[in-house]
Amino acid sequence: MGKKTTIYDIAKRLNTTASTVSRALNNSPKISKKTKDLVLETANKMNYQQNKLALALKSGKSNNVGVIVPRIDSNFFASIIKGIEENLYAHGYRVIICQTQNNQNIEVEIINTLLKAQVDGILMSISSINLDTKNSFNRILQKQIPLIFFDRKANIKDVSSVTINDFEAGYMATKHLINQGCKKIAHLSGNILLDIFNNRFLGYKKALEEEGIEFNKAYVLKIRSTVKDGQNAAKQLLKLRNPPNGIFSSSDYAALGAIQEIKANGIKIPGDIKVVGFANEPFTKFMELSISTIDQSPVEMGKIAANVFLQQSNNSENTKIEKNVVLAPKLIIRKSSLKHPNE
Amino acid sequence: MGKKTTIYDIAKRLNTTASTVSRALNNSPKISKKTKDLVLETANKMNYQQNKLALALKSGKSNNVGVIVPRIDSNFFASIIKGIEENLYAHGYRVIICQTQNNQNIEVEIINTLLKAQVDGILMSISSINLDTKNSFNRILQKQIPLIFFDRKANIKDVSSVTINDFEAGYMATKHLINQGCKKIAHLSGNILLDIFNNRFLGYKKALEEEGIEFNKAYVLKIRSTVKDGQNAAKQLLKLRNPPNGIFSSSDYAALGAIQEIKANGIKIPGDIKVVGFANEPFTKFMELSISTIDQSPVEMGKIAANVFLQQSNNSENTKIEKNVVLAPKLIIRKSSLKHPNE
DNA sequence: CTGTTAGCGCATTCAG
DNA sequence: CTGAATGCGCTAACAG
Repeated sequence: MGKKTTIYDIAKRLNTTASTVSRALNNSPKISKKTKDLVLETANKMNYQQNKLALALKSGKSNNVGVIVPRIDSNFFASIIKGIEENLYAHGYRVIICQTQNNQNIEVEIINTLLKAQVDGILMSISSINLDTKNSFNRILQKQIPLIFFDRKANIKDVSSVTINDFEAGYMATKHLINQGCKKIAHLSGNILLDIFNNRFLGYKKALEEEGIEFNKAYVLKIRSTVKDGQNAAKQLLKLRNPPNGIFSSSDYAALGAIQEIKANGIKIPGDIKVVGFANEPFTKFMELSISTIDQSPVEMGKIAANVFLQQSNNSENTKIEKNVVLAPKLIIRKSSLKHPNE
Repeated sequence: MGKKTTIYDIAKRLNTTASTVSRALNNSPKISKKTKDLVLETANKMNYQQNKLALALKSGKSNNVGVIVPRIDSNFFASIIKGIEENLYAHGYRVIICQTQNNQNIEVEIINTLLKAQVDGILMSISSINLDTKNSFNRILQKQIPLIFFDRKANIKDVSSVTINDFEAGYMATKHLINQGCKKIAHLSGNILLDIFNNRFLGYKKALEEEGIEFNKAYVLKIRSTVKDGQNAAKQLLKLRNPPNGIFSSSDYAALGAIQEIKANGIKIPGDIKVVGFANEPFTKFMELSISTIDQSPVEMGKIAANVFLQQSNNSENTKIEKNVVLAPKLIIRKSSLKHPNE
């Protein structure tokens, strides 16, 4: 009952051998229809289920891929995972999810664990970039295991990635604010060591330049992507002698915090200050004062990342094909940044 | 380079045998410190990493558990998974995530796949309940693999579960609406075949009874948990000769849809109609008109489900300990259901 | 078409 | 304390 039936058990019952059973089960051409049917029937009767572990050990292919994200309980990452999972599931792969909680030690540890588990590939959004993590990446590559970055990438030769054009996104968002009449635009940024935040910042800067608006260092704050940090940032900005009339936040959560703080001070949005967030988290759409934001097509991003992985694993020895897919960001204009017709 | 180093490779280099290497690596007591250190050192030098697949095949323990949910991109399920993942990761388990998309065929197929992958346990929130799925559950139990339900459970002997008291939740929500002055309370329900929805409905009914409010069948609508369905439901309710002045929705998304529709009709919330949702999705808190809801402590639910699994897998043969943890729901009162002081 | 043998990588029993 | 042999469940090469 508790014991699992193996192909040997089936063979014994049929007075034949494991190979024959294996062949029958695997639809081998060199087997008679008669024995095949017989095997299939008794296998079914005995409730046989193939042990994929044995197969994995034999073939060197586990059919598992590891997916590493900072956290899973944000719509952005959950949606990416959804895209990856749905695409790879259809191709016979299972997805092992791991969270780093933005902790680099955990990140390194997770990579080791996945490697030991013999995953066939690793898809990840990096949390940190330093010597330890780079070593881990090299370890993956040495083992010839496909490594694909999505969203938060490290710049490593021969490693493919799927990202959005964050520079463009920052540029679009800022340009939009300018078009809505803002001249004094603040930027809530993140960990500048990560490309995504740096590129958004550079896009922001470029838009200012183009419009001949002088860059003001006091308008750029590096914060975490939380409501709390957004509130504090707004507090700080409002204290300035010359507070901004537009805010481009690299995070929807921070944008929300800023909006709350600003309104608590009796300042009107979008009347006095216009705000654009980032990521198109569901709440930005649902709010009374809906929040303008940048959509990153996370589900599609996940699907593409999965596709890149599939391509690479089929390329056998030729893993050295670096493919960098860059998706176009979409500016979603909502109430928080909209100029009043009379303005 | 691409070839992985095994304990045999290490043994060869050291002119010893795999057993010795294995013992050294596993910190066996019967080995001299000298050889142990030597092995450890060269293992390190050769970049050795244990192949967990071989270990799993040998030991019959994969250290993987399967987690099955309808979908991953809802904060509720993502948070449960977060709780499970964090708890089990610390105990050496990896988590394989699967989505059923509320499709029973996929659900059955996923269970088979996980069984073949030799998972050490399955934690799931069921999507459907019928003969096929029941068969699958039995297959799991026959193999002596711990099965734990969370949130959406099936009533099966010997199977543990972690849920919230949905009856109590429905009761609390409805009672609250009554306390806020509502006498005509509608209920947006879901698939009544699932206990969670049925229990919420029963709690709703009980609260009405207790207050001597007559049950009105026209006030109960069975819909899906989407914004769209919530809008349609509200449309239908508003058309009634005697429309409700309170709505208890079994879904935050449906509650949101209803609120949008009601407001679009110029009807005031909470003035004319008060609304309570379910699940405490992030947006309910962030909205201008924040939505009252029921919190289900999803992260804790996931952690507890993981704990129940751990207990069961340690109980060796004694898997027959059914444990049904029922968490207390928390009513979160926000603006959408609040009586005005003058009311 | 079917049976025999070997090996994937590891831990473990039994000898020594 | 260390070495040799065995098996976890499966497939594939080889032999018949």
